[in-house]
Amino acid sequence: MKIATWNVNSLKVRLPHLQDWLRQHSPDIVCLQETKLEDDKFSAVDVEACGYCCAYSGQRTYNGVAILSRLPAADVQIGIPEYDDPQRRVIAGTFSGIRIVCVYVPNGESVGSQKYEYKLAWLERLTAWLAAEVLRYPRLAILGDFNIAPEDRDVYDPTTLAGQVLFSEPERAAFKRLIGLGLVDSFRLFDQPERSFTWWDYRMNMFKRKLGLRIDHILVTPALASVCRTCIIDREIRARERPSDHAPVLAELAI
DNA sequence: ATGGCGGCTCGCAGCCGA
Repeated sequence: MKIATWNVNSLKVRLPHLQDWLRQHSPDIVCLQETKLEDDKFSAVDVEACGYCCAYSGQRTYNGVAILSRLPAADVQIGIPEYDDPQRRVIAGTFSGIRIVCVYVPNGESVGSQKYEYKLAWLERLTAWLAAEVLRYPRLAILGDFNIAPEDRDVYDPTTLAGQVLFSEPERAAFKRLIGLGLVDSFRLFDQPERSFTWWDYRMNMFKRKLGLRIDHILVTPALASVCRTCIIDREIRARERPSDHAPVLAELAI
């Protein structure tokens, strides 16, 4: 089973890229973020034409998440239970007995801003909810744009970026608490090239200069980690014309 | 020190992303 996550930064604009990518990789599950589409505008027909079912929770302009899958989802959950968040950032479903949680963590704007406080509060709610979910679903994967680079090797320059949003201590501590639930960063199960990133700023030619951050992740429970065979970042689609600023992350489970 | 790109909007400039 191949599972993937990709922040498409507008599904409307990126639909051709997505269709190509689905045909190229034939993943079983794809978690999308920043679809930026209200539910009645979701391109369900185009996705179904590629052979995928979809579950989605969107809004216009900002945010929006979706799960595409070969088989239909069971027990779809939208949002974090008992957390009244108007922003569409979470969708979950069960596929062949595997619980898939798709997240778009708030970006946090800058350290100390209101959006930063919202990000930290949001992460606390996510972690509290997932603490129960990992017990309920031994085979669970959480995929998405976490907007956090966990370690020095996940950023192009840990000195310059120290204390900055996406890499600040409180954000990294929040990520560690999430990992502390017993989750495994599937990317680090394997040897990886140095300077492996998933996001590059559109500005300043950051992609061509290979200056990015690894902020999109696939975290899995130990039961799934033990059957995880590969985890890679697909930079190829980021190099195309009119790309998303994020690259997809793809993991293969021997299931 | 600032903004730099790209996507969005009852657009034509300003917000937001990360």
